[in-house]
Amino acid sequence: MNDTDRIKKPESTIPVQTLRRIPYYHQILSDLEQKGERFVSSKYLAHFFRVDDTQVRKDVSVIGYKGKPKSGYSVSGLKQAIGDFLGINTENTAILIGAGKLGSALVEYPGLNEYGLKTVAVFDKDPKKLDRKIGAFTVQPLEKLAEIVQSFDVGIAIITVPKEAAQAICDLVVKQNIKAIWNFAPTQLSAPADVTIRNENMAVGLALLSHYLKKRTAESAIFS
Amino acid sequence: MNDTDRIKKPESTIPVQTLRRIPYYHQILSDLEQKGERFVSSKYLAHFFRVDDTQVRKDVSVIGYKGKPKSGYSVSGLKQAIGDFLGINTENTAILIGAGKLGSALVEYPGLNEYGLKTVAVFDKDPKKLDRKIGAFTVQPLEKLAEIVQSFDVGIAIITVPKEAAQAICDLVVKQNIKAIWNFAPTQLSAPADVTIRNENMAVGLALLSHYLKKRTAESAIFS
DNA sequence: TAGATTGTTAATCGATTAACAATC
DNA sequence: TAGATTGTTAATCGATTAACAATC
Repeated sequence: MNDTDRIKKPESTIPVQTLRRIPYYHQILSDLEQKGERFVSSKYLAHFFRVDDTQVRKDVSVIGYKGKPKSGYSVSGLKQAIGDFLGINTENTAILIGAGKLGSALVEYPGLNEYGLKTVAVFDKDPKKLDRKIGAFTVQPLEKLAEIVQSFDVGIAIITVPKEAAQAICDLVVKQNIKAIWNFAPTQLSAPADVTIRNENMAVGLALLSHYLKKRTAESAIFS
Repeated sequence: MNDTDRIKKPESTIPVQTLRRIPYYHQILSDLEQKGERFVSSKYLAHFFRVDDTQVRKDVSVIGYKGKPKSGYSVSGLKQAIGDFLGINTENTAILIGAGKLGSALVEYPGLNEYGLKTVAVFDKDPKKLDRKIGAFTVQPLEKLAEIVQSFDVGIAIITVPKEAAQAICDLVVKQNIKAIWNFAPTQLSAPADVTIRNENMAVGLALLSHYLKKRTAESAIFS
């Protein structure tokens, strides 16, 4: 191996398609656990994604978990391993900005604490919404943001403001040194490269569904 | 070409990665249109996805749109072409089942009509929620479902019930001959192969974000 | 033990990028 | 015209499947 080769090699990256599937495995395993299943085969897991079972075994090996020949994977063991891998077994502290309908729904969405998310405060810039109650939270003004981010060591900002306001909120949040943004506003946000943005654009899902509906071909739509 | 070759060939399928990007193009083009931009280059569009501009030109050719050398693509023209391709320029009729927080937020989410979705009714099985108002809709009992699906020729069912109830609702909807399901319950639904299911599982987004946060590597996270 | 299922290397398939001609 | 940008074919890269040995 020469120098050029060494430089090119990145630190064993995880295939992006694998990373997309992993959260779904977790969900399927939760369902199985609830049903009382103890073991699951790669073949069973594969059918949800319409891929070969070999692919599932590759994905599992990326996570660093080992199955048992003949019996398969331990449901609880693999679920735990994926949780560790994704970092959802440890708590992530979040704030939510935008106390509208969607923001309220999210704050009370029960799934989120299951995935290690702990919301610590809700903000809105509209003075009329201040002091209102959203779930267990009192809506706070944006001026309080810096203080709260620091005292709670907030890692994730959830943006549920209208799209016109989203970029300004994003900038504000980045200034507070938050490195993960969960964006529900239907617009593309700009942020420095070290900030991770997850766009949860509902219109995208609808568009894909509409396309499949138009074509009336179901295949591959389940995991798109 | 022999018979075996002919049989293998499918009817010019659209690359799945292209299909994933197309709705985002539409969103970016909307933003540009609002800013008054008339033309856009493949290079500009490419940077959002961190792919080569060649890829964007390939995607556009799949849609069947033509750009102009030197000036690029017409923002409004390409947006229109994508809208036609996705089927969002024509109206899709939907019902929503599950009149909880998330259901209410969705019904009033302004982006949805922009994408051609027309909700015609809201259902819930909880008698306490009946006759309540959700946006412009009165919550109706599930018994009315069949009647309304038929009279409005409903194409899409939006499921926002708790995950325990989701499969039963899915079955009910499939029985009404609805071929597209937009599922917000955090569970994997089973349906015949000709039914398209789009899972909008928020926990998946959170899991991915959590993983990136753990690693503090931002690359590739914007479009994941 | 025999059979089922995992784990891994090699082969194939599909998606992305490189190269370059066409054109406004 | 010269330069920028599209459109398309060929080369590369990455993801999936095939083949098969290991093991419970």
